[in-house]
Amino acid sequence: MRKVSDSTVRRLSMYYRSLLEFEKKEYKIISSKDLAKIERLTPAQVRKDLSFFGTFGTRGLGYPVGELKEKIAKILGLNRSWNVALVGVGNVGSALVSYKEFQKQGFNIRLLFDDDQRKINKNHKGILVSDVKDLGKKLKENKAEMVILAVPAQAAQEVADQVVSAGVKSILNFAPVQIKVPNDVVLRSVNMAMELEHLSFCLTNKGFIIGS
Amino acid sequence: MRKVSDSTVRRLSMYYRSLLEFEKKEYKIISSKDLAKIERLTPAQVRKDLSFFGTFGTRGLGYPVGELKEKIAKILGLNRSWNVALVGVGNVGSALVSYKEFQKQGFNIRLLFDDDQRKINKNHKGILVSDVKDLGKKLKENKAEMVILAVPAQAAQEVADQVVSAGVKSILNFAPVQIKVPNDVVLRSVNMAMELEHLSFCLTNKGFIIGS
DNA sequence: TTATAGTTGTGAAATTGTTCACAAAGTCAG
DNA sequence: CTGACTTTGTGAACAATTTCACAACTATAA
Repeated sequence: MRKVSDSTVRRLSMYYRSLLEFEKKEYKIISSKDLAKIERLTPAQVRKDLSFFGTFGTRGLGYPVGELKEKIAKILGLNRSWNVALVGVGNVGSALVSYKEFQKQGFNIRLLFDDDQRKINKNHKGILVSDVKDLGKKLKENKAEMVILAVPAQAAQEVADQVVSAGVKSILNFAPVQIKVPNDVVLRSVNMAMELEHLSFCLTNKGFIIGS
Repeated sequence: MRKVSDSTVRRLSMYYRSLLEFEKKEYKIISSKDLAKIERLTPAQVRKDLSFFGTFGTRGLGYPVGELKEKIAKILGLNRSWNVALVGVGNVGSALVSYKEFQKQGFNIRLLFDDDQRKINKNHKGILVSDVKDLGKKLKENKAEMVILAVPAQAAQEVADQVVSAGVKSILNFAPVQIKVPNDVVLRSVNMAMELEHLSFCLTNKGFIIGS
């Protein structure tokens, strides 16, 4: 298998979501053209993306909805459940715990951590909040596979280091800082301010930026 | 000015954040090498990104921290405040209202909307929640410039349409669906499940995907 | 003043990602 | 079974982005 670009993986997620919709509507077959239309892509792009992973379609016909959905689920690792821990039960962390999409896709948040004594050892939406002091120990004990960081910027790197020490190989960071992890650890960051800044950039420079 | 890529804008946000840090540490001058190291980029990339917008540095020396920060702020439209409305005061919406980074950068959330009678006309963190029925009217009245969508997936497109009708030209969408807007409206989407899916993809395919 | 070391700004080269175009393979009606 | 039509899978062309490499410029020390 060749190296797959981030964009391809992102689009795979989009296809997966679309396929769930098509399945709900009881479509049996779907063409790259239809799939592309929904996501505002080109049919060629859809076919190219899929072709990285094998041949799933039938020439002259299209792709079988259910089967393709299953194949993509397998590629994305959604045909199983994941043991997720979340550090930082503040506003963002709290929202993520309640985020229904996560459960639906098999991302089970089963461990919560915070450093606030008022939260520790209390239930939060059915899950016990542990002291972040026990982070490493509990991550190992419970075999956490992914950690979501929803801590303040200044704490992010330190917590990340502990997570890495505990042997966890993937981190989703919501703190608005660039954190550093070893090469064998997968890190993705979501920075919501950055997205608003992108909007303000576009509004500010509208009409000014002309196509190359 | 040539067309600027999304990646460049994203990196500009990163530089801005780094420069704030360097300013706090009272650095006066910074080289593309230093800036690159923090963000794990190459110095050439930093220079290329900046060169799209002008020449800010001094050969042999580097970039003046404060001045470059101000220039980037202006490019990103951060040298002013923005009037932001948020639709959907659920878990995610609620977290975003409290998100301190937004205030800091001049993104002021001053209007909240929901369709839940229990929330309407009540205060939420100091802001009155309005009925989403009045969305269009109030967006116009208050000259909202950006709208954050934190509504359920099935409501997202409909709300987006109303936002567009009200003349708002930029939307930040947190609903896990692909929404459609006219060409003159800027749309960015944050899909948190997609980020976890990216992690699960990487874990699932680790070692298997070899560099091209 | 001159040599040395450092750093920017930028065309050109290399790399990566997207779109095109078409052969191959399938459907379906008659 | 044949012929018209549809759609996939993919090498090749094209486009975008990143990296390289170096001239131009600055500071500094002797």
